Amino acid sequence: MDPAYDPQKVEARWYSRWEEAGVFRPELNPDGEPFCIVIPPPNVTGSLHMGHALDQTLQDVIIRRKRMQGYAALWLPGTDHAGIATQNVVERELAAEGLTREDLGREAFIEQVWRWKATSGGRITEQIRRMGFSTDWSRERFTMDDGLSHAVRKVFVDLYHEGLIYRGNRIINWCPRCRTALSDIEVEHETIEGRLVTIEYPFTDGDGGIRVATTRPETMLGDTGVAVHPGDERFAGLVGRTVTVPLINRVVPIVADEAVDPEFGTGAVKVTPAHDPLDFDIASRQGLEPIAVIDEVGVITQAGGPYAGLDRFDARREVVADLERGGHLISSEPHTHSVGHCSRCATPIEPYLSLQWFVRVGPLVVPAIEAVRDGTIRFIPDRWEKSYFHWMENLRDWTISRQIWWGHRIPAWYCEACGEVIVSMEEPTGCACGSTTLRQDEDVLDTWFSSGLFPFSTLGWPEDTEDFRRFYPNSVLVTGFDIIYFWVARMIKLGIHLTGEIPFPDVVLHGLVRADDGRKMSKSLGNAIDPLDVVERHGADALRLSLVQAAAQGQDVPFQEEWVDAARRFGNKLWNAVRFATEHLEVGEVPAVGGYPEDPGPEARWILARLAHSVGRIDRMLDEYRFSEAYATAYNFAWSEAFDWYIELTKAPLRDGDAVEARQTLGVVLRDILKMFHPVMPYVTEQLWSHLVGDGFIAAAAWPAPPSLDPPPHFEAFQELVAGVRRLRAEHALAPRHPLELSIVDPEGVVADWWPRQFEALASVTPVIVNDAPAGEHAPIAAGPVHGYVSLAGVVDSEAERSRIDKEIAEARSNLDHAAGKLANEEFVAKAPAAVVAKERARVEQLEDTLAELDRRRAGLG
RNA sequence: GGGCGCUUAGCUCAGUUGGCUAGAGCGCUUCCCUUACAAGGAAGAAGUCGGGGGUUCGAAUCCCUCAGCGCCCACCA
Repeated sequence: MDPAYDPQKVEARWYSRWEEAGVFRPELNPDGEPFCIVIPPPNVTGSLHMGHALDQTLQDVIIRRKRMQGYAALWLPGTDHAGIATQNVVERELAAEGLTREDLGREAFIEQVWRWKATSGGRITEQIRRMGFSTDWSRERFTMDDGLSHAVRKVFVDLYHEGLIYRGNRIINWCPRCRTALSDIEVEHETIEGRLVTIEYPFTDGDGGIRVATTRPETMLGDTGVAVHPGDERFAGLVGRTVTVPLINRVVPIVADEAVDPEFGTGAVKVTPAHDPLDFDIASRQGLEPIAVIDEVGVITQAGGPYAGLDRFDARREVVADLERGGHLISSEPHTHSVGHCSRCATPIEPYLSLQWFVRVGPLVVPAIEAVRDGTIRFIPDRWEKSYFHWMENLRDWTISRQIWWGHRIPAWYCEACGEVIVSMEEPTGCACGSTTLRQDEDVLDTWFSSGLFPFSTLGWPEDTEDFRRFYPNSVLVTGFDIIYFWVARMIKLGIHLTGEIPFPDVVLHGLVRADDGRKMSKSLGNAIDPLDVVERHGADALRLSLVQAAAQGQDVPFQEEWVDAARRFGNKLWNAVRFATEHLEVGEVPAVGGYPEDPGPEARWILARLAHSVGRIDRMLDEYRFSEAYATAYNFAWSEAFDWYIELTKAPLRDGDAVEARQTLGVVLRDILKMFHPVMPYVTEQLWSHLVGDGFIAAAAWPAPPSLDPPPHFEAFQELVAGVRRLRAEHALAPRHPLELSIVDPEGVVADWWPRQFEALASVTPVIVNDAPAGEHAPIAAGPVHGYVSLAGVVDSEAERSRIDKEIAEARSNLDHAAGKLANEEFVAKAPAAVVAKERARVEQLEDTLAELDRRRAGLG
């Protein structure tokens, strides 16, 4: 073995071997209980970012452990076609050649996107491999695959026939740059400093007028009414009269509608049915006609009269200027309000009246809420359930049609002759009216429509496949909280409705990775760190461990490269621990499972008891998805107990040649440490497994199951004595091996009988068992029931020793006061649990003992 | 306008049914190149757990309140 751990060298060699051996396939454990995670599919356009690295590391930790526990574990990988995002990327490439997608035409453009996907789309899957993620590539899926496309089409057709998908003319969110409709959640609201403009619309039949307030004065070009609240006395006599909309001189009625808030602005609202959802509702109740004055690219239409051809924001300025010139502008005041922006390109959204397809969500929502409410599905951490409920309860119908080309084309055909709408799986040959002139809907579906089917469409649904039967419902979903509404909620709604079962019982939600400036890591902010760069510097194992350590349940994860560096050093520590072991053990000597000593002596018993305790804790925590706590436990066990103490304890026996038990124990303990770290650090543990065990893959080995043992009594006393001697040397500036004499009073015979030579090995002292405190100057080292005394004759500056003891006395006294105070409190004794009281009593006893000893020594020093 | 999260060592953060003598990594101080590891070892300094109030035998942990920071949702035109 190399003396130093080289992540790059180690990580180059295992992935293809795992893959070739079929380790990542559930068939590895054919008789195991199924366990399945479906990956949140990254965009084909994308490259791996820190958020993926975190998300997928957590999934790999889960799946690798389950695999080791004998489950038929499947982690199904896939990618998402990401309609708008991907189309934008390819369009940008075309633009560089001076071309638009229209220049190519639909078919050629789509071919171009597929070509692009074939060459660039594989990058993300390569990166997933580099990270060591154990996905089953034989089952890889893409949302535009034949199978998944078939599922999408079937769902559309079925929901249409159930009346849950419909087509309608409504106000939707429109991005004038992407030139497509968007759903409500694809709109990001941003608080903007705008202006609230008050305009007076003169009465048609007399003097004066009615004042309306608006933040979007340009929309007045499309006004077809003015509305007031029916109960608003200020306007009581005005309802039914007409006003003339300035600039375009349209005569429109004043109507009364409940939707108007009398408190806002002037209490009267201009009604622009074609460009505002609220106005659209009012208009449909009041019989007002919509007039579209802004077109699909955000330019004023012919209906906008003299403003036709102007961009919407230029038109706003012109309209206000003209209103002012005409004396119609009453005021213009600063006004902060929130404005929707396209989540893909940040262009301000235009509410736009158009014919779109919608999913009627009402009937889907009810069971989806119920499943979470009754605990069939649980969110971890559960605080997200509340916002899930709130969001679901206020959902509006989902706009699913997109006016782009890259995606699942809507399976609807329109008869040119009679206008009949035909929705079907296969392209219809003709219409019932006899015509064969059919035209397919031009639109494609929202990308999230297909991702919403991912937990089952990837397993072969709607066919009744073996995978679907085995792995649906999935076992757990792991994803970021930012995607609950986009994805999680839709999988739940669609999953329950279409399959009759919940898609997964557990939803584990982690936070966002934040950069060291505390902000969300993102390309656009320029603070993103490429995980692959970090992997190059420190290795995938180190990055993975550092992310797991930092990912406290559901909290955001601050990324700091020092953590990765520390994780890499842990890898080095593991490396060298195994290297030490292999200097004493033969390959083949350490079995892949079991092999624990039958009736271990004290050292072995101690570390095995600690091992069993740690594995138990880790299991409990991982079962509860408390990744960072589980691996803090594993890390501390490995480093602070196994390496710092146990390896040191094996050195004397190994050297002295009576090492049967030490060899055996060292082997199984290190083997189990490798196993517990394998889910997080797959590469280095696999490499070290090959050196230590050399039998099969650790990736396919059984999860640790050490026997539960009682720890030997008073091991802590031994540790304290060793530490005490070391401290004494340090504080008196003595060399680490400066000879000292340690006398031990050990009435129960629990320490010194076991480890005389270990004191020599770990503390460089030779202990002498005595019955009473020795005479002469010595330093007391109290350790519970055992007392140690280090002779100070001629070696120690008694002044320094006095101050050391004074310090210890002060500390002991303060602790004693605190504990004694508790016990003096009758209510504490009466009400606290017996175990807590007993613990406190023992503590007081020990402290009194210690203090008496310290006092005696202090007096002895003069 | 609603809802949520955060505030703990110099820095970044852990700390699930209240029992903590409050932890980790990095940084800092002292000593040590001891044949697994100097990417290391040993020892150490360092915190009124944001402020105030309350519940309790006992609060970093539960309740109220104030302050600062951050996030999500929302058709007040």
